[in-house]
Amino acid sequence: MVRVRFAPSPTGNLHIGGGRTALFNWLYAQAKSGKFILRIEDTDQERSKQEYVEEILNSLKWLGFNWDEIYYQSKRFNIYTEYANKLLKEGRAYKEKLAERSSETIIFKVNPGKIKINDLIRQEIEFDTALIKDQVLIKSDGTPTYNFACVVDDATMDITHVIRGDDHISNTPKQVMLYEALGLAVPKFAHLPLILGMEGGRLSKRTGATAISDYRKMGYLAQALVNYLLLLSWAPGENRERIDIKEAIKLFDVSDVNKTAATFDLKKLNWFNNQYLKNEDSEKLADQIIPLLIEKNYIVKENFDGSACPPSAGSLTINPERSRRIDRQYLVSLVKLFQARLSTINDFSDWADFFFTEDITIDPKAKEKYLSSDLSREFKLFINKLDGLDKFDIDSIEESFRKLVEELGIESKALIHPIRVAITGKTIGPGLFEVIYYLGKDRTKARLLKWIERGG
RNA sequence: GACCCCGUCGUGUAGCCUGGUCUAGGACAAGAGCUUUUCAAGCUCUCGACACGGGUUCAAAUCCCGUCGGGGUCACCA
Repeated sequence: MVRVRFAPSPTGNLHIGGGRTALFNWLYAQAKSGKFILRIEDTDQERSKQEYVEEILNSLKWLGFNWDEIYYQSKRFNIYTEYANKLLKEGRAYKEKLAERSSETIIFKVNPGKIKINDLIRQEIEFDTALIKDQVLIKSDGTPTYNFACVVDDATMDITHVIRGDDHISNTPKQVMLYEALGLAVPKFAHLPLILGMEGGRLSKRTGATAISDYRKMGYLAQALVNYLLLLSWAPGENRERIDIKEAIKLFDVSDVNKTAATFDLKKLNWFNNQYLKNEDSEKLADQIIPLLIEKNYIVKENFDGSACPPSAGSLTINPERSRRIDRQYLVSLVKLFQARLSTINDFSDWADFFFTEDITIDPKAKEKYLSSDLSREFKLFINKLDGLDKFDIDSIEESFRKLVEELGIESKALIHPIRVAITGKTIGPGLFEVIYYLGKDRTKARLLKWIERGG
């Protein structure tokens, strides 16, 4: 049975590169009906932090990569010592005091020779072990070094395929020597190309966000990020780009992964995000958006009796300024209005802010472009039209508007843009008649009147 | 520096293994246009690559060698 593992070290957040490594491991396990094992490499007591463990676990869950087993290296120190002693007994390792006052370390004796590895992605790679110096197995503080713990763990956890970043290629001969000395079965290796930042070199904070959780916070959909990551170094064929994870599982094989390092391109991620956002179920999207609106203080959730309740519960949302109640369905409708226009979920609260607050800010440039001439007469006439409506629905609003411009003998757009700016503060947004409908007659009128009074 | 990996449009890739169908395909980005009620979306079009040099061959993006370029690793960090 295929058993793969993802082995992050909790000395930082789960970053893009780690996320991709986890993805390919998880995907391979799914493709082969194997097991995906998570191993927390927390041997460095100084730098490892519990908060990072939690952050990594949460990011993995968010991405949808659930693990079958989880291990912590910090709980396995006795196992490493046991294996090190075995090597000591067999004369493959020796003890040495490297620093004056420190305790003894256990060091592996490297024999000169050639080590060949057969990488699933890169085929044969040969190393000359004469170039590798003796390796510390157990540090003076009694904890194992990375390469040693890694070998002992992969062997004892019955890992069949080690799929990791290609920055580990040069660790591989060191590890293979250890497997051989210990008489353990060597797993198959697959070294994934690295993900580079836009300026070449490592993906760094300078070149953009690196943590998976940052992308969650910025309003990216997990599916979109996964799809994008998947296409960095792998292609499903037939020029397909958007691919469902279930389908990817059917088509994926590690040996098909590319050898070339890929550059992370935020623009393409944005495109994927927009694609997924467009097709996402509006109700689900609304559920993701609600907490963001609460955070911005645009809405509050409360119980039926009007008392406040946590964001996850409750049934009604209200606008805190006006105590105006709206229901979830209303919010879903707004989401539908903006869905295809969003690049990230977070965009919603910026683009749709005028639905949640009366205190709209009018963009100065928009004002200059569309509201520099006096349109109070036209605005008043439009208000009259709205008042005269039997039915206040999108079609009727549009119909009355078209009639008005015809009567005035002006072009639709000569009035559409000014009205949009006056009631939304923006030059961009959904169709005007939909905006008016969802804003409601009263609020639309109020905003137009406010503009007229202000001395348009 | 040594060792290792990699090298197709700006980016990500298809093609490479099994040379000819490649005047290199499609995607994102960029530019232009259509639509029009702005933006987004959608549709149409344009720009744009086999790193270079040698071989092998009737024929090379594809096979071989070299050069150059990029990246990675050289810890009692993982």
